[in-house]
Amino acid sequence: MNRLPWSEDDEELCHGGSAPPRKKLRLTREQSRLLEDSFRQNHTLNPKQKEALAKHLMLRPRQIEVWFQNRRARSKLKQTEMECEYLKRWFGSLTEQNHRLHREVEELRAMKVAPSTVTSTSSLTMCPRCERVTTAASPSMAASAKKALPLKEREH
DNA sequence: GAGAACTCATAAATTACATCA
DNA sequence: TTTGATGTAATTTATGAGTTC
Repeated sequence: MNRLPWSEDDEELCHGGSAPPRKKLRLTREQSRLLEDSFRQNHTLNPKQKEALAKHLMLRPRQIEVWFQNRRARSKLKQTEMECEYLKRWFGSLTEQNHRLHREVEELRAMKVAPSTVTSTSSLTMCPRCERVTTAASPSMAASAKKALPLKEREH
């Protein structure tokens, strides 16, 4: 299978001399697959599990431990990247929404300046919860705002 | 009970090697 | 063949929790 060319005992023998060059093991596909399976079940191992896995994969327990440490780090990094992407998209949609609202404010101001063009009251609706008056002409905005917010913040 | 000293486990940061385009 | 980029195994360092005295 796939073991380091020297054992821990070898390293002890080397004391006094120069340390052996750090050799890097490449895990086989099968070893990686089993480690991934194990990681999916549990992100940490107890000593017994570690020992068993090491025996099964013909690796040292320390190598299993290191693999799990690195795997947790990779997993966390990926999670952070995903969250970052999500926040970027959210920020983008909020910016877009903000622009639309600014435009609408400008339109409403323009209407105020020219009262003859004011929307008839029948086209205005009032939100029963926040008691704000909105035009019925902009339901899409409400929908897009809803889309942009995460679930727990959609509560109006 | 409070706290210093120690051990152990884990995360985070870094290094170094293998592989590939 | 060389080289730079990339992935990742391995090492080092920092930190927190638990235990003992």
